[in-house]
Amino acid sequence: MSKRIADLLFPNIDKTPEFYENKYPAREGAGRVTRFAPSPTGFLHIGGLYTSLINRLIAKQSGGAFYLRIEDTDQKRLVENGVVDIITALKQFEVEFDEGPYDEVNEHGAYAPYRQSLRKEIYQAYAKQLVTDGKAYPCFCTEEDLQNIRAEQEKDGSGTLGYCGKWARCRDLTDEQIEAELSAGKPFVVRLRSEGEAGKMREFADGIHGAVSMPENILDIVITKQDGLPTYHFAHAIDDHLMHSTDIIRADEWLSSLPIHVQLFEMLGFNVPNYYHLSPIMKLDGTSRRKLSKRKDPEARVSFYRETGYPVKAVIDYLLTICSAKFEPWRAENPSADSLDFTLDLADTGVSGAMFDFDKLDNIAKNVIGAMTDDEIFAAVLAWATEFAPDFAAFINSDKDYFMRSIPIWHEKRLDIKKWSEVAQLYPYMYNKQYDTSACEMPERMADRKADAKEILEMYLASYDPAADSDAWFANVKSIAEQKGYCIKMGQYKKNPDAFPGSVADVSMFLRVAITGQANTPDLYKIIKLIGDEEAEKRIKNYIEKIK
RNA sequence: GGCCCGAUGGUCAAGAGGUUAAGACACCACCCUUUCACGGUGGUAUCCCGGGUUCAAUUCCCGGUCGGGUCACCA
Repeated sequence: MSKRIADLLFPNIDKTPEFYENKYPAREGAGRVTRFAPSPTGFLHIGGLYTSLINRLIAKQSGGAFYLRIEDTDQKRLVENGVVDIITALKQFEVEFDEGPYDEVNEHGAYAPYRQSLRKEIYQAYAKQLVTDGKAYPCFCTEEDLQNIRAEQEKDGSGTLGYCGKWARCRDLTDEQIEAELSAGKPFVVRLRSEGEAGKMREFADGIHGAVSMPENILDIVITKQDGLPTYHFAHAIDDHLMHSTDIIRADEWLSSLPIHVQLFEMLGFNVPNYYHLSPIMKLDGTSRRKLSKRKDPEARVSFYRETGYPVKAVIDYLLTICSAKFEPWRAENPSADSLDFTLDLADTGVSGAMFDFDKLDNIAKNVIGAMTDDEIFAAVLAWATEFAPDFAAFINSDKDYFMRSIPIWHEKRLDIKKWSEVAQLYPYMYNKQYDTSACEMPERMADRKADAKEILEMYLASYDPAADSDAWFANVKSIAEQKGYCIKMGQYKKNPDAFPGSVADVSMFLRVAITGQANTPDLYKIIKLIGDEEAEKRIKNYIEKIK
């Protein structure tokens, strides 16, 4: 192989690897350099958020750098606005970059460009050098050729599969043959001339799995595709070298290509970075577990959490909880600390792939919301509703004071809400001023006491004192109970329920259902004071009507 | 199928050659209580299977089973 062939293959490439080595010098400082490198193929997956969060954490806690690199070498899969979608989604979850694209065209950072489609000449300069050095060669095999090779290999039964050894037909083409193919205008890919030895095992270091023993790569993998763009493997080696990534933290699915990547780094003369392969987030599907699927599982999309209104902090905390068992105790000791201040040791990361657990997320979310102030909640609910529930937003805006006053009713000393979509849904009697309770049924145990219900509600209306405070109000409820012969001491009632026609709890329940339409609510007195005496009275009257 | 990774309650998991095998979520009971929620107390439930090493194995080793990943000119 020769310089001449290399020139023929890449006639327009005049830069050498040395040029780029000089252009992109090593970074200052000893911090760790990490990156998130997604393909802009649509929405952000929860696993992508997970990975980026961890990368961000590692860079930040070491005083290093974290950058975004767009892997857009597959022209077929590109999606319009794919880059902006990713950046926006990440930003919504507080993942920000030190370097990388801002939007579809602009970017910042000393190692630009950060879009692989813009780095074509860089990859080609290295590919050209590899060809010159005899470490790579052009391959003219068609898809059909490849299929035939595969078919023969399967028949042959030797167990080898793929473009390698004697099957690699273009590996030993002479310069003359190559020139002939080229002048015939045949398209080509460039393949690495693998130096791996068949069957030879080797240990590869992984910061999460430890030493992983795998066979050396013997495949002559494609490094440059027919369209001149690099494959993932090649771009990874070139970019992470030139951008000086120190730690490659990525999804588990890459573990099996580690031999290829290490080989690439070594043949290119690069230092091999530290690798960490993160376990995927799983889903329990019936009795089997599988990876969260974009198509089947709404929770796979990061946008799902915003739409349903989980607080961003809850999602972040949940992801970190999955990531390291040390996070929860840390959070317990530092309840209000920024999640990014957690010091993560990748060695503590689980190796088996956590099942996504909504119960746990909900629990974290409840506590996050519980710790918020009423003002913060007001802002968060309004922001959520404005984007995802315009009717509810209009309601809030129509009477901000009313909504503000309602928050402590369900927030004070309570953990009722896990996500903002539950607010209007859980308390229709507060947030729907035309709410009609008359169709709502009493709990089953009280359903046959219609006469009592009617009478009690009428007694209540007759004795209602708008000026009464909470205690006086409840004293009145008790007195109604007493007049009806209902037990007013719950302890006593529970010991001997058959001795009474009912209890104060039942009286309260008649009122609760008449006023709210529900059997379970926060403090009734507060609700009445929020919706107003008149509204409460109106609902009770309607309810009495219905009882007939 | 080849190669790789993994397996501790329902879920997330700590853990060490000898432990009453942590903790969190969920669940259940009780207390508190006008419902629910909150809070409190207590509870049910786990080391995948078979060999080997050892005085001793859930822990180390080897098999198996099961689950996951990967075998592209996709990333």
